Amino acid sequence: MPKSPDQDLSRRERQIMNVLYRHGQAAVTDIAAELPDPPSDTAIRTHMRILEEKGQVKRQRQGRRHLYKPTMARKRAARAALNGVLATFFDGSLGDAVAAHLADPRAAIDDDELGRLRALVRDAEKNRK
Amino acid sequence: MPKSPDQDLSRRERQIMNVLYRHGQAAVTDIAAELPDPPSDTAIRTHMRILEEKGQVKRQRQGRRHLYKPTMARKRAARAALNGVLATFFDGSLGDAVAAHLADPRAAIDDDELGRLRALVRDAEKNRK
DNA sequence: ACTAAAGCGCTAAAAATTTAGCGGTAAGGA
DNA sequence: TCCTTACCGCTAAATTTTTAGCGCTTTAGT
Repeated sequence: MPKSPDQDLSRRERQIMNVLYRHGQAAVTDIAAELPDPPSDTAIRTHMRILEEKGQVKRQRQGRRHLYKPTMARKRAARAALNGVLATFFDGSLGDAVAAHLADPRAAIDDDELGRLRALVRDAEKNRK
Repeated sequence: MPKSPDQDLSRRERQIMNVLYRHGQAAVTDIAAELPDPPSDTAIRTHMRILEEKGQVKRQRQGRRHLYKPTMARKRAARAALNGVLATFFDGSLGDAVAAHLADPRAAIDDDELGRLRALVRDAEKNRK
């Protein structure tokens, strides 16, 4: 069980990885467009090289440019990130997190989403027995 | 609506804030015990001073030492953190996140937790109508 | 009252992060 | 073909982060 690689990334590196996880993959220009206070493309390229050395991203030529994508599968990174937030802010409890989210008016949960949650819980209970 | 202050923190600073959110409050020694590759207490004190200048923490004397706690309420920080993870890894969908968590064998959801989830969904549906 | 131990802030050095300049290469249009 | 444009990596400078040394203050025990 590998530790959360989160700890090994600097602030900018994490920002970049988040862009990659949101988009699946991206070129340097795309990344620049998503970063807060975006630095020069050249600067980002340096980060990409380092992230590649760290084994965090892999690159692929597409035409005359390079597309980058995370090495770790999104699902796995997602579970790690979620577990981290749960541990830090919700005492490890999914229920606490769901409660907080449902109670947040800005979350704007619609009926479909709610129905889906109910189905998820039902199925989980079924599999339990 | 203030931006996620997350972006303004360095790696160590975030590690420290996470300890404070997990514990509610902590002294320098407590923090050191929780950090990966802990530096000297002195080094941590420097971080605390900077975090205080940034308005991230407030301090309070207790006996002969200082206790630090986050300025932003845990609930609010929690919502921001959760929303961030949802946006980056779950397309903003709470359902996706819950599904992933329930499907993770390592999550070890027990019957109580599941029952609680069901109650949460039911109440949310009730309030909806 | 005296001493030892624990905790503190100031200060500055060391290390890592972050940034961009420069020159080169390949592609596409005139 | 020639020129312009878009991208790239190498390299090194600027800035931020991270760390700890040092001397002072307070507390608690003897």
